[in-house]
Amino acid sequence: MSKNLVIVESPAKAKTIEKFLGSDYTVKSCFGHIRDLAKGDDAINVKGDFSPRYEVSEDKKAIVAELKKLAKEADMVWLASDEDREGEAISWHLSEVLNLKESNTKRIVFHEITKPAILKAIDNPRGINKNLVDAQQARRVLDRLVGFELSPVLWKKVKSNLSAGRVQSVAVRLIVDREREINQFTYSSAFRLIARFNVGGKQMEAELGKRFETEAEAKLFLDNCTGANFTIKNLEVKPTEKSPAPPFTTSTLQQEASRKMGYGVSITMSIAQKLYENGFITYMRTDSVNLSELAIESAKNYISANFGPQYSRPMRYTTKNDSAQEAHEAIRPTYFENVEIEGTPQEKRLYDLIYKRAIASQMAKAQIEKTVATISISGLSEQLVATGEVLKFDGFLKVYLESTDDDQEDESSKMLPPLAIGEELVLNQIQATQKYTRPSARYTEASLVKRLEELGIGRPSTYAPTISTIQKRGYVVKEDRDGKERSFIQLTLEKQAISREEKAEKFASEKSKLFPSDIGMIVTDFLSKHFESIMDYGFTASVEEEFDKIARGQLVWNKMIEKFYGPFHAVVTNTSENAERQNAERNLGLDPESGKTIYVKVGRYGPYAQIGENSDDEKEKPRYASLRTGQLTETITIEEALDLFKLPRVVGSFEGKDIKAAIGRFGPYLMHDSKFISIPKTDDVFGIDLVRATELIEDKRVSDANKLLKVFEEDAEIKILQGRWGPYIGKGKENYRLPKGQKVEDLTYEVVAGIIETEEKNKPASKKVAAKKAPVKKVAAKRRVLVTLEEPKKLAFKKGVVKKPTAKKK
DNA sequence: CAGTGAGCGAGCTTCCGCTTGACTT
Repeated sequence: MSKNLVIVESPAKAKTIEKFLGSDYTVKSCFGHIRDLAKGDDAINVKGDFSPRYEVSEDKKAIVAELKKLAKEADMVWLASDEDREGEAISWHLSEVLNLKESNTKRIVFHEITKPAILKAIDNPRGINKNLVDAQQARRVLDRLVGFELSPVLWKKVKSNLSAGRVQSVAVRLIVDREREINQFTYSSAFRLIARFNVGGKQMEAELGKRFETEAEAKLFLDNCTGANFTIKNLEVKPTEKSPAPPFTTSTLQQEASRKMGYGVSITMSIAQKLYENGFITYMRTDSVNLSELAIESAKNYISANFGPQYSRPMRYTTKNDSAQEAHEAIRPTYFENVEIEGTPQEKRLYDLIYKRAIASQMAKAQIEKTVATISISGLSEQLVATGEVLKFDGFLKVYLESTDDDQEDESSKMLPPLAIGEELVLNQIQATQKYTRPSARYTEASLVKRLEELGIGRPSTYAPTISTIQKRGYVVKEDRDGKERSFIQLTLEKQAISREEKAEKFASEKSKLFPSDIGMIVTDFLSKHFESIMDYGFTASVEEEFDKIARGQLVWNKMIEKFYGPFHAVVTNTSENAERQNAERNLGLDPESGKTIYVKVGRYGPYAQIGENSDDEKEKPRYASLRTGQLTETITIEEALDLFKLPRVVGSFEGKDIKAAIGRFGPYLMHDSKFISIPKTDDVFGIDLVRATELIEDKRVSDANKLLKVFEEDAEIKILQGRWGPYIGKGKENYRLPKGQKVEDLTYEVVAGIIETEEKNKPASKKVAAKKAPVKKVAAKRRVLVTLEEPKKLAFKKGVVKKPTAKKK
């Protein structure tokens, strides 16, 4: 039995460290926090000193028992959780739960998993920093109080099952505010002038320094250019440099993986987790750009050996963000010698990105020669400017170029042909193109993370979960949206003549962007109205300052909480008792057909439009139609609302049965003979005709036939079908997976029946587990919430629907 | 993959941060 027990947070870390320390040390992982506030509303003594009641989490009981046993046997227990607020608290909880004595407990910290760092840490132990622990307790208690007092107010005043919190509510607000900013944006346009010259057989572009607001001004300018001479008036050569970006943190990795590969933040994190577990990269949840001494040295050696010493530029980066706690290194490859790794294509790509970013960060700046040519126009004071760049030394660009969120066309990286001052240029054409201004871009998951990080809201371990929470609650949807068409004017001066063209362009099309839902807007408005301070973008930053004071011993944690909770709780009580329900009802105007008023509202089943008033008169019942995805009560127009009532419509009759066109949860569809056929994007639900509709029905029949791989005489219900993930068994409405390696051609009825039997046996068994085991139960509970959000009628409405008419008839 | 749109109503929901698995329709 070894004399020393070292406890770290992550099992992968434990494995590595054990190798450094030798046989006298057993290294174990506690898998993060082992205790948390008790589940219910009474975990904090809000009537007294705010003392928290902690419980060992259900899924941690086994590991806690094991650690207890090992701690008892060990001569010395080394608490080696991360050196930040949460890590310090983990050590404190461990010492409490494991009943550790001060005499045989030591607290050690390291910021990097390298042998020298670990050995140095062992040589410099300290005690647990109780002030830092208290700062964590304050953080934890504040978050619980905010979350568990605000959420019930929402249940009462908006809708059941909603949630609010210090982080998520502000994240939603960012998206709501941005959406409104975009909706209120007024487009303006100006004419941009580009001249194209022929210089020794090569084309060169130059732009006018200013833009013209009106077409008339642009036209006048072109008139004046007709027949003019264009001369190089000045040539300026400026050497410039471009520096590499620092190595990845969680947030910058998420941003780059999103921009370069289109990954959502949770995909990125789970791939990175795999890379970490396989020992390919350092820890992936970090806010630090720091690299270990060892890493910098090995990058230097690698770069010198493979690219040449002139490419090496050892560099120590420092984090600018105030909220960073820097418990870990930046994300980097564990060994720079591993240029490539084994793994899935996704793992390889993400590794490549991490590798290149890290190695580039230790490489020389790129040297660029920027040339600016000024071109004068005879008879005019305006000048044209052509810029070009020549890469003199590539430096870090040899391996990595960071991308930006801005997808505007890049004007740089163009080389200019050889030019001389006084040279007269041959004009091909000058084009004046109408360019529109653009509103701020909608957030992607990754750009929202970036903004949250700038505001100091959330932590590397919570960015991805927060983004999925606000989507799960239905506050926000991630979607693609088709752009709209608009026309723009282009004037071209060519061969001394000016032509005018009106062209069309698509704009405002979105891919994987975050849009607020009606409920997201309602909740944001409600919370902003009543809990302004918590919804303030600076709220987290200001409480963080207080937490820092607690950590420095300048403030007592429960005094801080008391000061916050008093006024906060008063507002909660007042709002809960007196505030009006928040809704988003709008009157859109009158229906031209019936003359009745059209409203949009948000009901139990989501946003809907209504024609006519609610009244007791059965004959005068209003008509209802749900809003489509992407439509908001705040912005829907009366025309769009009226369109909603045009569906479902009968397209015509085919094989003696009606074809109906409508829009369902998965988009536009046709219904024929009680079968669904989706209508592709290229067709229009409102306009689709009988010919096209029957064509779609017949296409669907062919693809359904292809989907059927095998049937059995013994049971007509059982079919072998081709699905998205390969062949599977279908029986009635139930689907069953094929065992791994099972070939379709080998499937006999007996084999299939056997598979179904074993699958059926497994199913109720897993449900039993779900009922007993807490962690599984949690998952099951979350799923249920999802269902209620999407299809609430199943839970709530059955009674009402049946009872209401009977009550009325009485 | 429908078209619903109350107010007596049962009882539930919820936070943020640390960590991995288990889980696939």
